[in-house]
Amino acid sequence: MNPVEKYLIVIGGATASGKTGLAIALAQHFKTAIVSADSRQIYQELNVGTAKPTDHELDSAKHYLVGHISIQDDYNVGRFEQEALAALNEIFLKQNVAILVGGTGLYIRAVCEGLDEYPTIDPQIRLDLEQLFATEGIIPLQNELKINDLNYYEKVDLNNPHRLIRALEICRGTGQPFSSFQNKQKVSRPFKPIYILTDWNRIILYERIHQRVDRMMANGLLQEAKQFEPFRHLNALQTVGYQEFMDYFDGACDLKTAVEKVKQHTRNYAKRQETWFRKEARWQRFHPSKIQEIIDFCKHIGTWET
RNA sequence: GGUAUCUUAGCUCAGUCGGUAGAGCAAAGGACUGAAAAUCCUUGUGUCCGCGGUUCGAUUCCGCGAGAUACCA
Repeated sequence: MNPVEKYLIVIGGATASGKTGLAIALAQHFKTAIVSADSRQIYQELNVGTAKPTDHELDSAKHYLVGHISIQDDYNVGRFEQEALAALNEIFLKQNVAILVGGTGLYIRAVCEGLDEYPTIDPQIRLDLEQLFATEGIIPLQNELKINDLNYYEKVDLNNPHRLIRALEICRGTGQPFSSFQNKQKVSRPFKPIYILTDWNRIILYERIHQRVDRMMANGLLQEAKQFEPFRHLNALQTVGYQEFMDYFDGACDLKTAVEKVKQHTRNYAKRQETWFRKEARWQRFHPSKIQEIIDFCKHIGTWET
């Protein structure tokens, strides 16, 4: 007898598009658990500004990878991939279907398709590269990459310091070209993904964003941001909804301007998310209120027993 | 009411010694395999406030009108 097929319902979509509520509704219907794929809701200390699920929502369905990391910890996609797969293994021990929900396209891709494997690199190497970039600019990074990985040099955004530093830390740390680690064998996953995208008209989505930011302010976003002023340089705080208030605390702008900036940057972020999901043809678009349609669609694709 | 200055891209403004114009921001589109709510790339025709005048030619000079700001009454 064949092992029962496992399915992963993947819910993607822009920020403020109703993913959380949809995920909980589906989790309750299928009596299963949720794994979050959100690069900011992983942080324990960040609440209001990341629209983290409320305690009530967290009680409504079992959640994995929400608030399990401190803003002081180092975190990255590789670690997320491992943790998410471990969580899914645990869920699939008892269930035939699980839910992955989040707006971080890269994280979703890591779980469903896997990333190439790279060796662990001494963190000092990245610090050195950041120092080099800070003092001498991007040209030395470009030159070093040209010498060590011409292949990647020819296709990477040469003005993008993050990309160059990542590639160079691999080159320096391993003595081999960054691109030599890429495009290894496709991984196989012990589940089939069902891709659901929360779909909104852009104008309406922007309006929802504005309302949600106003609600965040009413719920104490300013006070939350104030707490993190000493930690403003941490990666976890390079987040829409926090950085904008640092200017306000510095006296560089008034509060109204800071809130407008939060709205604007959230819109920009939503647009980038849409760009990411748009190019992936596999997503089935639904209005998130059409729960029954979505359930029917999942059941049509999957043939599991609940 | 008087005087002065201003009126150019969605916004803030630059500029054309008269040959129909350009930055920043916004916006839109895109890239993105360990920082990803990050990071990076591309895209600017707009009655140059309106109407007349001078001129081969006016957004640019002149006159009138409208609006804005400041000061004086």
